[in-house]
Amino acid sequence: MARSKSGATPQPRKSSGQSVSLKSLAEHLGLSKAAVSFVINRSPAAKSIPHRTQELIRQAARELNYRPNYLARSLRQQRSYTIGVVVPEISEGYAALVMSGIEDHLLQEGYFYFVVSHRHREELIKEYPHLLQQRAVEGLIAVDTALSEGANVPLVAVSGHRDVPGVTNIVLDHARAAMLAMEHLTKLGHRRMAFIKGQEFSSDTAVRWESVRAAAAELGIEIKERLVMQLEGESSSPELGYLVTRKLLASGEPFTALFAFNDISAIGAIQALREAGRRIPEDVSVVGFDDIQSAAFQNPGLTTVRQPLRQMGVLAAETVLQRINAPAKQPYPKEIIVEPGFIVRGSTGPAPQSGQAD
Amino acid sequence: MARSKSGATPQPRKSSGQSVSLKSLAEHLGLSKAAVSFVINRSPAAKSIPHRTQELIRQAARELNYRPNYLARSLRQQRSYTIGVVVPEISEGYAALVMSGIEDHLLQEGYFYFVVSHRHREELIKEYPHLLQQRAVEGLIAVDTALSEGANVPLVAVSGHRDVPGVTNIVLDHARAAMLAMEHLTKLGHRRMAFIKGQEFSSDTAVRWESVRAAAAELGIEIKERLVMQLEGESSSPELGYLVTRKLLASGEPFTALFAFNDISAIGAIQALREAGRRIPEDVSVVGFDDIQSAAFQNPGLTTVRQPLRQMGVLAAETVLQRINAPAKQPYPKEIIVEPGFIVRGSTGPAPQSGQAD
DNA sequence: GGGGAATACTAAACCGATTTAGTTGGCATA
DNA sequence: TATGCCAACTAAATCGGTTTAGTATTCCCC
Repeated sequence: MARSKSGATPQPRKSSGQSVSLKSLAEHLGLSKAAVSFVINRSPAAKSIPHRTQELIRQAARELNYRPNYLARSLRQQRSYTIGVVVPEISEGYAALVMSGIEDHLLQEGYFYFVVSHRHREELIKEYPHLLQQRAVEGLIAVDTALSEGANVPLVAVSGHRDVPGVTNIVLDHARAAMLAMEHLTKLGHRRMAFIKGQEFSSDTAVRWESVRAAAAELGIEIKERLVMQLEGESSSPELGYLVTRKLLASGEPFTALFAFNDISAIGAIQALREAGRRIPEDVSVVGFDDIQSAAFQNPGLTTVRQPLRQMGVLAAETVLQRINAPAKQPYPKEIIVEPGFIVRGSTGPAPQSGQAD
Repeated sequence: MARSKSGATPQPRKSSGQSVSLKSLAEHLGLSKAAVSFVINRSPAAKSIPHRTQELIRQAARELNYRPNYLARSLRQQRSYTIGVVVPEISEGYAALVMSGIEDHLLQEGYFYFVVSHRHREELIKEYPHLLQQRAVEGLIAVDTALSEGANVPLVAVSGHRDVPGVTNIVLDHARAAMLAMEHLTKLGHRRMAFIKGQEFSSDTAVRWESVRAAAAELGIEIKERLVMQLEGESSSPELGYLVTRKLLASGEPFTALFAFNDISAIGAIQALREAGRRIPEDVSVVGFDDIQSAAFQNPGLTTVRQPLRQMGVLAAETVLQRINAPAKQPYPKEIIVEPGFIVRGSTGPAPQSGQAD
């Protein structure tokens, strides 16, 4: 890294050195701050101000490029028009998609948001909500994060379910998600299925696994303990899925299909399977979970349970704003369930004729 | 989507209904707001206050869980400890990685940040910097975005180069980046290379293409016009690379290597090549650019020019904070150049013996 | 011509901190 | 005894808006 050129400090904007304040605008107009404020904000008090004057005020505001200072406004109104968003890691496909939905809706509604990522560090998970509230956020959205305490502001959790009072949980219909995947594999003739469970810390791990077991039971599929693996480690690279799949292969237990906890681990699993000489999907079918962007980018494309992540983000934003703008004692939804989709791509196919798999 | 349960409104926190203000804390202690403020902020004025009293103040603050209101503080100090970050799209691997670096450094230094994404819409690119400044950000970071105007606050652009006064540009050493890729391919015996240029709107397109041409000239590689394609469309899916590669194949012009504008288009290109029966890397070697997460997740892994995106984010954050905290008339760096890396994975290999290609 | 209402505003309080400019009381020194 | 100085604070201004509570003027109607 090197510096090549350097320049002078930025010059002040066209109009003047400082930006225009309400006071200076009012003085310029020969009116009081109050009158100007009424008109600018179209407050009901402005109705006694003649249209002519209103026009003058608005025009001057436009010409001087007056922009009210949000800090001052927020302080007085006790409204910051700001939301706090807590995610495990920004650069992960999962959180990024949810955030994209959140941002879309919030900005549309005139809100801004702070993002913080905790990378699964307990002390940050505990501290960040406080810091955000100190920054006067009006609501919190936690993505894939199990917050330990409630908050003094409306809190919406996306896949973070824990029964904390004051929280609205946005959760996937896991039973249906598991059923979609298992049915797909079953119809393709698979019976010997391997599974990769999520890490202990992931808020989805337990409920998703329960749903898988229920679906398997209903479909009459037996789950062999030796074909059940669990991700370990905090990173979000396919490496984790790769390692765990190597163990799976080493066990020698035959299987023709693998249902991974998420797309990332499925991608790692595919790598391990290929290295072991298994073709996808001819020898082993692989199903992921989430449908992050990279899932479609795989060769072959990854068959996966689709969480409507972007939509969940929008829903979270909508819900948190609704709760903020609802009368204080109004009841709020404790749970909002969204439906999964199932995206069939090239990583699954008919089960091989028996005798092929291991 | 369905609501299943609902609950009562969140209860106030343990200690009391409202959060503690400086005033109430001072009253509780029988002291003035000023005294308490001095001690809490360890301001120089606190030196005349005896240690005993300081202890009492700090203890009370802890017990009542006093947290100063940032809005009030910011308004008075004219410092918001907030940065604005402008990106094209949050859920893209490129921006996400840069943001991850930005976030890391900013939070470490006690700053928060607002993120806005413009999705290449001109009016948003123009308006968002104003909105952010209205929110009193102390600095701006623009990622892969060519802002049309300067700002009244320090502005750092990551890969957004345009010579606007007041801007520090963080740019890749494109000459070296192109040379790394071209040398790699040349050493593997490739001579007939195809290229995918970036979209017109992308701030990197022009300079990167110039660098490729320069590198080709230096290495004695001839660039055939019919083997040069350009991405079109605003989406950031591999689809764009896929379509353009189909055109490339349709042209009938033989080639053994493809250097794509970025990893996303390289992934799409691989898909198109495979569909046309070309094996990667046996028939065609493919090189991407950026090294986003999905690049490593491909099968085979994508050989690519690595932009140190996370580090560029950290650098951007460092630079913007330095500029904020530097004396006003201090000169600032206009350009900071970072060095690319080159990551060899499975998508490149020796050029096939002549007669194979096409 | 006096009362009431509407019109067109303004003065001042307020939000919750920080910060400047004092004030008070005690002690030492001239 | 007055003078200055230090320690230990406090009162009030300030940041830039919003909002409440008025005020002055005009008009209308009886």
